[in-house]
Amino acid sequence: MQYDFKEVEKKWKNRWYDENIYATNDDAKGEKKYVLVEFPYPSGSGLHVGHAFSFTAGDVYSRYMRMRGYNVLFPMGWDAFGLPTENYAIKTKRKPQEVTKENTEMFKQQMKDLGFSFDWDREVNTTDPDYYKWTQWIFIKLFEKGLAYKDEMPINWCPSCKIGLANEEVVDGNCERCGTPTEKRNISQWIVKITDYADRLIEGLKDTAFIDKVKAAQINWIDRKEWIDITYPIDGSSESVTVATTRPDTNFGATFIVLAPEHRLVDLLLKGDIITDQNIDSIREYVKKARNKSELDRQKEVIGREKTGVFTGMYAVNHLTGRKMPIWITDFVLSSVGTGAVVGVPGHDVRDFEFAQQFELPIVRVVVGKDGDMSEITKKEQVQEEEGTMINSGFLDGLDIKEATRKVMDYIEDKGWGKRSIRYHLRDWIFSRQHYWGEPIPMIHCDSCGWNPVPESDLPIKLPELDHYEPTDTGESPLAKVEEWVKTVCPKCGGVARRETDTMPNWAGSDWYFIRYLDNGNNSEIASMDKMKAWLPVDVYIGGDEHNTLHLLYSRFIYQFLYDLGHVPTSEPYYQRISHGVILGPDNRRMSKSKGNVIVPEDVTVKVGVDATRAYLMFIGPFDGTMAWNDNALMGVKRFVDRLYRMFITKYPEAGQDSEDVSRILHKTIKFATDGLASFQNNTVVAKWMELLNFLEKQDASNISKGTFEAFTKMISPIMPYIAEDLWNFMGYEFSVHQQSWPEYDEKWLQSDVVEIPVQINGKLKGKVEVSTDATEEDVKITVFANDQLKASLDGANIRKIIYVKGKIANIIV
RNA sequence: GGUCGAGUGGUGGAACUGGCAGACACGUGGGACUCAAAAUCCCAUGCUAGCAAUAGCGUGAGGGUUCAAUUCCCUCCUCGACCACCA
Repeated sequence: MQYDFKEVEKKWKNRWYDENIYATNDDAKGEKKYVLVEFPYPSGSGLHVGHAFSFTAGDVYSRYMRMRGYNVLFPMGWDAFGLPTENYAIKTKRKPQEVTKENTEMFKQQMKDLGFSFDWDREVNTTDPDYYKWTQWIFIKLFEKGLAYKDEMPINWCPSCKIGLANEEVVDGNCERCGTPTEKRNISQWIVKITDYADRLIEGLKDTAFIDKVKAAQINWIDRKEWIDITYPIDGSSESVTVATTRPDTNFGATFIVLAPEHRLVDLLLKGDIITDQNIDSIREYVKKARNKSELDRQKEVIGREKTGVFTGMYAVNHLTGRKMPIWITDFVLSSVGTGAVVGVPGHDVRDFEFAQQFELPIVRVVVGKDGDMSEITKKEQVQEEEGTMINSGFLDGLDIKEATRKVMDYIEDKGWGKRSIRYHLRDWIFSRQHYWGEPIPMIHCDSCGWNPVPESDLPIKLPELDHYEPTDTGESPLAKVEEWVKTVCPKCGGVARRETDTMPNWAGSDWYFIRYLDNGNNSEIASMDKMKAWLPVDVYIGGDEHNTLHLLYSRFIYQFLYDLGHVPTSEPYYQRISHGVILGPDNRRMSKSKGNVIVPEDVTVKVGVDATRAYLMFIGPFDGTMAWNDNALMGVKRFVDRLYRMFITKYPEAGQDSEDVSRILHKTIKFATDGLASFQNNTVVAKWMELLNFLEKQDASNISKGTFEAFTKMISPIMPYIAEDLWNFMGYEFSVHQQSWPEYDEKWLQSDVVEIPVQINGKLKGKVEVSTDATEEDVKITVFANDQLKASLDGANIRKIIYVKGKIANIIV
């Protein structure tokens, strides 16, 4: 009898949801387990195989944990604001609200088809006004605590489309839509001060069990360093220049200073407030060209690119050496890093070296590496960050670089030439987007009172439904055109005022969604404290590496902020973070429509069934690996499902008593699955089930008990929910296998009285002997000599030593 | 350039805490069933030599520690992911 997956899937799918067997009760007994998978952006192209992969893993883990007696929360929702929907709506002249509704319904159906055991009663949608009311509320709290401010910041600007672009819309410095190189434009934007939490975000990692690479990614992204800002007088002027450096130990090797084109001194120079004997026009021309380059352009092909620059005619005096250092302007210095001015140490920095060579500036060596090599400096060997010894550096000579850094910092501060400061690579968070399809920023501007938040009682500030969503040619949000929406009254003085027309970035709604699952209908709080105390923190958070720095960091920041205000119960939102891998196309390249190598989950399930698809996804490789899709291997898993079904149908009716061999392999497999499913090693768990099936297929039905069939069915149910349910029903048990408890293994079947151990002679495998589990070395020796083959190998040899590792191996040294 | 990770058969990948390398699957070869094909089932399958028993070699390269190394240490090579003129 052939396994008809279509019939079986149809039979059980609706019953699971009709009877709502996956709903989570807050008060159910059992320890809580909050399992979270990153909620998707519901695009028009439907569920991607990557979604299917990571959601299946979360589903398997949740189902397994439920069977283990945990009260599991496994929710799902929609991160539905965003540009693709907006662009699609513009193109098709439809409402984003409508498109979103369609897409989420499609996603939901596809998820149900794949058998995911989400508790749909807790569904959230970031575009739902009842949801974004609280996203807006969080913003107001940030503003009230001084963590949101308005400032002019450069944005990416497409001169052809005449719109502002998000960073995500700029691909290799070009506009994603039309391919035109982007420019920068200064626009007043809301900024959120995430840097105030930089240290907390590093500290808090100690209270989590994130995998090491995630912790490392966050720490490196924040990148806390001690700098020193040194102020140099400018020769023959009352002006001075302040540089920022983390390596003042190399200051004796400083031979020039370079300024970012946006630097304050450059402006003074161009205005004529500083007089120079250099050609001011050539300076003006260089600065203009450099400033017009986009940020992305300036960061492209960084190392080895020809350095450009222009001399200002000014000199700064190095306190330590008295050397007059020429001040240059160059585009490789970024105004947003440090003070926008760098002291050039060409002996020990690759970029400074390239610059010095380009413009024939002196190169002085002040550090030797551990090999003591003093040959001519090349790019390769000139950076010593870990260890090195100072030379040509006066009072620092002979010191290690770390020690020298400390000493010279103290010295410079004592002399009043400079001051230490802590700086981060992490920047404040640009929170404004000049687009329609996002949460309106709930702020009101009044000419006399400035910026004030919308009163909480007025939340949510709903997105007005428009006929046109096109971004405007002024770089303003399309909302700016909706006069009747923009015009409002000042919450402070009651006078005429205008709403903020920018919307929030995508991250805003996804920062805190896991909180809303706990209490998605709550109208007076983000969620009730009781419910949060019952469920938080999230126990396991499954997501992609691309979110390790942005989403995960923003989310932790917002949560820590809410904790400080007493709105959430724990200091960290997520306990464990697991990275899922990537599934490549059959051609071993990343899936993309243009390459035509996209695998659509729906096509696969139609061909082989949901269970085979899920089992294949779990079998394809290690959970965090990069794996290529393989249709042949998929068919292998389908064969496994078919064989499993056939074995049950033919053998179960004749079931008898377990033979010892059957008991042994069954309990070993249960133990393996018990450990494997708990640690996301699903690929090896599926392999063990295959072994078990291969073994049972060869057994007479009378040697297999009904209990074994039952345990096998329960065991596979997390990965293969449909066939498990059907076999459960076939065996005459009551609905549903998914409400059964996990099978127990019996220790006694894991050990045996006798064990076959390999025998090595001088470390080389020569044979095997069977000994009792608690055999002594002497017993083993006797057994070995009773074995003809081994006896022959040892013939005439002088035994020097026998190493016997109990139950593992014997090694005879001759 | 930085950070993290990975190199194992023809392929994807197993191997607990140093203890039989290659589980499981794919692919390939052979066979059964069939008029034939598909499907299914059975056998073989790391490489080299040999009819065979067997022997030698084998986890990116080289060295080391150990009775024993895919696993630990040192040097080097290659690949991947993320980040990047961050001073």
